[in-house]
Amino acid sequence: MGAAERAAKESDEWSGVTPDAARRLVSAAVQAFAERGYHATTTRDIAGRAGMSPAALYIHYKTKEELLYRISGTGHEEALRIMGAAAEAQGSATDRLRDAVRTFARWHAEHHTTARVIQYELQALGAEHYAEIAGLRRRTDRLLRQIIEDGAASGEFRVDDVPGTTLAVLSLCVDVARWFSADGARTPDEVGALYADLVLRMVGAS
Amino acid sequence: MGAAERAAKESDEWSGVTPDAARRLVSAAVQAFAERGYHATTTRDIAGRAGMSPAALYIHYKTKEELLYRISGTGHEEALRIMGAAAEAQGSATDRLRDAVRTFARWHAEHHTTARVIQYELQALGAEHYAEIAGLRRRTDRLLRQIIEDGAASGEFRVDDVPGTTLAVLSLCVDVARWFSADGARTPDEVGALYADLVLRMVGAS
DNA sequence: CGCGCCACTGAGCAAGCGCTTAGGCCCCGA
DNA sequence: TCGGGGCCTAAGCGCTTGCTCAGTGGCGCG
Repeated sequence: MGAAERAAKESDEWSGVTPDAARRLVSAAVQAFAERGYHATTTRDIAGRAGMSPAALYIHYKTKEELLYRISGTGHEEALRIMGAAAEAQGSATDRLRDAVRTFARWHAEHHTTARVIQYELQALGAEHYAEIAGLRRRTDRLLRQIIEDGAASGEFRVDDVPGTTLAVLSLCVDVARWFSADGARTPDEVGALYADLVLRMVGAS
Repeated sequence: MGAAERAAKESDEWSGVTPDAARRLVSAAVQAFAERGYHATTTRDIAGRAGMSPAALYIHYKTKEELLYRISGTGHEEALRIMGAAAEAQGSATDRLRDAVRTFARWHAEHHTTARVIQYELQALGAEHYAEIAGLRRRTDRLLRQIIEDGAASGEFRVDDVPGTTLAVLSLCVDVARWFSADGARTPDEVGALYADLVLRMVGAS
């Protein structure tokens, strides 16, 4: 996949953002932040990738940090939505956990560029913005823990340490964003399937 | 643990570095890189933490990047050593895998400050330095994969995808550095024990 | 047609960056 | 006693950074 296609895919992901120039800017920022990290990315670089002068950035966003905040917010809301959909579905704890891990891990592979930014650049956010995002993450964590608790209570799972296992499962899925490469051997679907299988074993589901 | 104690513990970790000023500088750099990230850390900040003027840094290290390179090199060599000790021990694949995961995860918890730097700031290294470190990581990966392959071959483990499972186990252990906090509920020993248990389940060891 | 609006640019500012340089202190061997 | 090298500082250089501002082109509306 070339740079142009990558940019196009990235742009689709942010189709809700208007006007067009603002969307091109978030999309460019996500790519730049993921490649070099927030602090190593310059506003000139972001504007350049979006095909504009550095000054144009400030018509759509107040600061560079606001860009990161918007990206983090949208990304974590999406992650929470995915986890919520699996958690609130009908079915056994085993079914719900399989679905949760499969979709959550797959999302982190498919959108690994965005995921890398929202999971590994959080520290660059301002204090209040960070606190807000931390709230979203806590809600995601609670949803997953509830599934595991349900399975433990019903006897479907054998887990000694529910919070610890929850943490490990979440950590496993999130870290997909760090190592996943679109050029690698695995597709996002395959990662989701593998991880769902591994996690069901971790909780002792038969 | 206060800042002073943290600094003291950090300093012990680098006791092999001489002279004293050079050691204080690596130690200060590790703390600063872990807290803010490589690019957000200034040479003035590092020198300040080590109790010297900014110019003193350049007597002991040619550039700021050399500091990161030294930290990454030492850290990854230590990680490789730990994995090697477990891999080359006598005993069943189950015993070796348990030991490998326990010590590897525990190290990432105990030295989470250093580990965070060496695992999440790699992209800031220059190209040749990065390639050198990548070699160390590949050797660590191979050692772990060999244990899992041995267990699969002997029938101790049931694994469908050896490279995928290896990747997941390594990812799980490494990510400890991201979430572990010394003020948190878990000790490094507890993390090691929990993770060893979870991983043995992942590979289907009875 | 002409007027106001607004996305956008070129030029540039103040601050902070990594790093250098000139010079001083102090210890050690002769 | 004194010269020299190792370790350190104060000052600052050249550059880049995030961000600003006056001005411009073009589009919609009366």
